[in-house]
Amino acid sequence: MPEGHTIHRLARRVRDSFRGEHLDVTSPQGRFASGAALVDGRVLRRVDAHGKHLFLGFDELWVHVHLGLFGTVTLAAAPAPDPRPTVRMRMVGGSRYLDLRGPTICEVVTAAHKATIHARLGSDPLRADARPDDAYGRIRRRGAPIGAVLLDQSVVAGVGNVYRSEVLHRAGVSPFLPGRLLAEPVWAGIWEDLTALLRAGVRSGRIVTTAPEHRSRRSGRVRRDDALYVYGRTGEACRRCGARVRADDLAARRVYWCPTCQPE
DNA sequence: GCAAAATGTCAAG
DNA sequence: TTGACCTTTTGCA
Repeated sequence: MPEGHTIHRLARRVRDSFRGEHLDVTSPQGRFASGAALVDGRVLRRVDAHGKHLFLGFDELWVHVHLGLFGTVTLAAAPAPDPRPTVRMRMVGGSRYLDLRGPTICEVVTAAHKATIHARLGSDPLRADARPDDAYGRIRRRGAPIGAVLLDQSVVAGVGNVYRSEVLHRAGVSPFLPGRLLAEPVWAGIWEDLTALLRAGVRSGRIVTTAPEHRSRRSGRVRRDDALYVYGRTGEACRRCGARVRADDLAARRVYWCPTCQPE
């Protein structure tokens, strides 16, 4: 279940598994049959990720994937088992296979089309070309609350519903603070924190935002119910101050926050 | 057996 | 702001 860290981690795994190989590409489900035929048998040359978008480069053609809310990828050792009927795309290389199920987007695009996708995406903290000052400009010009702007992929690419609540809690900033009132040094801190959290997510494959002193057990593998400060914890005690965690709708999603640590 | 929810996004009204 | 779409898992009859 994907925010930006999932996609960048996936990009790395796909690169390690398949780059330079001829791939057999099919669509057991059928909905990607014509796209699969365009790249079937070609060599995977490059893999690119921007926010929650993944691009697999076969010379001049790219397979563009967006997992949406439900998409999943299985990437494992060959031989591949009989595919489930919902497998939109299967790629098989020399030693590994990949199954993609439930994506919002799976399509073949040209390099020019790929460029237009990048153009409408904002700065991705996991990319070398990230521009935190550009993101800040957009935040300041926007009347919307910071908790809504953080989910806008044309401002910051890769942040999803978990990271938005968690990073704002860590910064002590209310999700309802209007973007134009967010001070520059505060934004700089949020950006830096977001970058570190996303990188940790790429490394571990999960979202962990709590400091050791805010967990029930301070060493060993972080337990699932210890990993987050506020996300999904409505009515439970804030890990930092003990106040009850609140949930509200913001930008059509639930946002979780602590009224004491993040005063309005 | 079915409804609801889940780390997402877009288009219609 | 709402509904539609993609799929799996969980919880309740």
